[in-house]
Amino acid sequence: MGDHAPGDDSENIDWDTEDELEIQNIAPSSCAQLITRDTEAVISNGKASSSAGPSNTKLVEHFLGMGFREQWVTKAIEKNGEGDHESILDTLFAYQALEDPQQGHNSCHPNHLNSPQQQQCVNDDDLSSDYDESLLDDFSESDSWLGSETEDFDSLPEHEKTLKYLVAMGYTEEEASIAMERCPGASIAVLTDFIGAAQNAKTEPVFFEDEKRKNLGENGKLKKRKLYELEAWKRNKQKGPLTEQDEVIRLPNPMTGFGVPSEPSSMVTHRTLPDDAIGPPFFYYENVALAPKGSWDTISRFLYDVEPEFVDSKYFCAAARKRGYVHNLPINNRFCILPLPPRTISDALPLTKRWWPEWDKRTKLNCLQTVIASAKLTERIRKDLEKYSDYVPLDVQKKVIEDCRKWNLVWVGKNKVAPLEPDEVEMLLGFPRNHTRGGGISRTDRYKSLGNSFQVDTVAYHLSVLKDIFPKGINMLSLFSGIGGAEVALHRLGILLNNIVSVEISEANRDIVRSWWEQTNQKGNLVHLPDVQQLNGDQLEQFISSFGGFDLVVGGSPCNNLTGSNRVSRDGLQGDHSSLFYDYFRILDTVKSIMNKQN
DNA sequence: TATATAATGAAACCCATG
DNA sequence: CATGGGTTTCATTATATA
Repeated sequence: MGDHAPGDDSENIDWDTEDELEIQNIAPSSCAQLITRDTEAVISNGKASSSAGPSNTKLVEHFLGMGFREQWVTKAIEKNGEGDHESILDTLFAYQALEDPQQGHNSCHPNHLNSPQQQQCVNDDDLSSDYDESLLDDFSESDSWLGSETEDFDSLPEHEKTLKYLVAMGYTEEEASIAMERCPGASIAVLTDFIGAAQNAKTEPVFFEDEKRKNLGENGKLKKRKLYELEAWKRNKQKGPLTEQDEVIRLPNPMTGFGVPSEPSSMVTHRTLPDDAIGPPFFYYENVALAPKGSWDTISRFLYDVEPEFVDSKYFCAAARKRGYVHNLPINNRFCILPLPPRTISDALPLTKRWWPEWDKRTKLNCLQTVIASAKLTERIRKDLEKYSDYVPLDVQKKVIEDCRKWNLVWVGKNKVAPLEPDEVEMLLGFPRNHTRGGGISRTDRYKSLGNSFQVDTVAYHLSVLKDIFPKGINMLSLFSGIGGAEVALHRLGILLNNIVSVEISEANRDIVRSWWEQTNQKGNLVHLPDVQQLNGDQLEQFISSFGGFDLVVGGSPCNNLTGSNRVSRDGLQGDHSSLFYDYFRILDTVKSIMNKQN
């Protein structure tokens, strides 16, 4: 949920450059190879056992040699176990880019991209064997070059800094210069990927195609084509020697998570959480279920290896909404908020019944999105249908149904279909009528805010177990609050909201929540902050000491770069917006450690 | 400037079939 | 087991309009 709107400043992004870099991001990357080669190919194994011993020092030094601070290294190893180098590196990159934003300033790339890109490249398990070994040696033997030289380093001009950085990482000056020339303004992560890809290009024809395209002048489609070819190539390659790459999270079918009230059959009442995952605080993370492959593996790995619960909200209301939830809540004795919402289109929108043709078999709406169909489309459909008085030919039926499903159209008159009204979307998502209305928000922005929100009944069902645990109310940290789905859910469960820290970038959304807060006569405190990236440990410590800790940390981080609806930048977790997931992790992890210290 | 409008596919999944 | 058809998807961007 949340109007994840670093997007608000994304107009400034140079998409041409970005496109340029897409290919390198996907390409077999240097860091993945470094790690795997150096540790005898510990790939995608989240459960490596940790054993104390001489290897520990070596391991620490290995990561110190990569320029990470010692405290991070120690913590990351502690968190992930010695054996799981991949996860350690994941954690380190997260710490590096998020706890120390300076790192990101080596480039004019959006700085929070640094960690995710590198993280992702570790995820890429394609490891071609013909990698330059010498690079490895240079890398692991290099001293902690960020240590004593830091001051000189900082005073250098930007591109010099980057160059030095790369050389310190073990690349030749020539490699670094070429990469910087080809990828102006790119982050270190991108540049290292580029060099890695260039080295692999000796055996990789697609890369030369890319060169050719650049000279010919290009259009985006061709670029994309190449990107997909490259991915296909990677997939094929993966199938070869690496067969045990099956640790991919699969979506359940039916998508009922640990159980939904309407389908009592598949109800699970018990699970075992990893020790690290157990609260306090409770946490609840949400995102789209149908994310690019590997996204949920990464999310789960960061969130203490908790298995995601995938639930389709069609079991709670009249619209589908396939989402994954990672949380450490109890899962027994859940209950629904009342009254139960209508669960079919005809119950939710009774006025449509009269016009609903019998050949439209839909009983549920598809996912409510952020944009609606054009008037032109509905008008075209009306004209198509008016040609026939009684019987509509099958092919016309098929075409109309296809559009209706794609755009969530409902029947509002003879031969007339229309998109849902904002207040109908509010109702379907479980918000009070007019929740997003007024306060100067435009109609288009209402659709956007609603489309980005939780389905309240679904979330409330999961959070319902908190009612008995916190009879006196709770303190909640709500990240990416959006229009306040979590707040509304808790309130409707009858759980008192004592202290709520709500972080939301969009002022319009903050106004909506503030207004709801006043209208529902809340007695607790509501603190609003704009930006999760600005929320640091000191502030968290203050909040925690002022009201004794958070009981619950909720957040649905941006899905823009994960959802299939995005034709332009479905870049996965390393995307401009979706990488804010790592801030959710960072903040949750900080809260956890502060609260553990107190006990 | 702010808001509304319309055009813009492909990844990843399901499932039946050979 | 592969494969091909069918279905769904918290959106972005350029342009028009007020």
